[in-house]
Amino acid sequence: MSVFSPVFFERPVLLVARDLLGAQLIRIQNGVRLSGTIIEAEAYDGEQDLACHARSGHTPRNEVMYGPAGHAYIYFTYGMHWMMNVVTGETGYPAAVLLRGLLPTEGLDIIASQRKGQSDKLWCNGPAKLTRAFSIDGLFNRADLCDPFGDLRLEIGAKIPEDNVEKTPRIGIQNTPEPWRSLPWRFLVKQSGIQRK
DNA sequence: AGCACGATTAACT
DNA sequence: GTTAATCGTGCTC
Repeated sequence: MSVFSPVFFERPVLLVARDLLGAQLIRIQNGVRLSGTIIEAEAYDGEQDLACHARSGHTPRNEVMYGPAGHAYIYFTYGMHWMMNVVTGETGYPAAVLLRGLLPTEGLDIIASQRKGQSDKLWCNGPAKLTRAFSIDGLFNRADLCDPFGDLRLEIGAKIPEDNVEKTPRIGIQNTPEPWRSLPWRFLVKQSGIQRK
């Protein structure tokens, strides 16, 4: 498969989040190719979105969100977890897609070893689980996900028809005020065979 | 300088 | 259902 053009990511974050369903996340780890199909993603849209890390303006942590689309925004939270996002929209406008769920397709033995003791259904069904399974951390912050030779990149995958896309409010933002807390900005592939929780 | 909390997970009652 | 783990970030004093 081939990587996306940056133009794909320069569109509004809601469109990119929906269209990333079915795409492939690729991680080359010690020369081994790991991959998975994106089956869950959330949109975070600008400084006015009070659930978005850009809600308090430009800071050192969220700086990459203001940069060019198609790059990785990876941050550390809860003292132990890494989360991976894809920067979208025009340069200067802070928006990103949080990757929340994958269906692993290549490198299953390596993924299993990095998710020790867990059933295959639980390998990548959470934002911090998939970064652990794919060995993704802050070193990949700012990585160009459109680089066909990058060790972390996105590749075009199956198109998911509209009737197979589920939309719900975003997860883990219970302290965010309305209307943002309830906006249906979480996108999932129905019948992916992966349990949600 | 201090503090509350976080786009979570796994283990435990 | 509840809670510990564990620390960077942003806000208040």
